[in-house]
Amino acid sequence: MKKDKSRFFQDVYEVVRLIPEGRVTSYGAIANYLGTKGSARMVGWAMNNSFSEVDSVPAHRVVNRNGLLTGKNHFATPTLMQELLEKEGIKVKNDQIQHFDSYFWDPAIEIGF
DNA sequence: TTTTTGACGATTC
DNA sequence: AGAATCGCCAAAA
Repeated sequence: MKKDKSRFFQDVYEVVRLIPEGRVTSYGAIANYLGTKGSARMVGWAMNNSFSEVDSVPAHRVVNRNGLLTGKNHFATPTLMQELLEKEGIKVKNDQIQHFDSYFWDPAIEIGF
């Protein structure tokens, strides 16, 4: 294979793309799944680059560990993220996901293998 | 190559 | 309990 250098971003895109609808995860959870739990911020950075990716990365399903739509400001519109989440059946109140713990989708657990 | 940043997280004050 | 600060890590300038 050729491109095996910075697969970090690619890995992030892949994991985020695997997030089922109606489910959300946190940056730290993804980073943890990648093995670099300390690089939760990098996941967010990858999201920023995700807009340049050809693949549509459902970044709206990725929120911080508090279930807060911290990255909404980086979307086309700061309301787009909440709109998408609500469209998938996720209740968002004041940029805060309701029942976040119930919607939480951890790749390390759901995928695990 | 060095410095800065950055959509987080946990800890400390 | 809320706010501020430090720590991690990797990419972009």
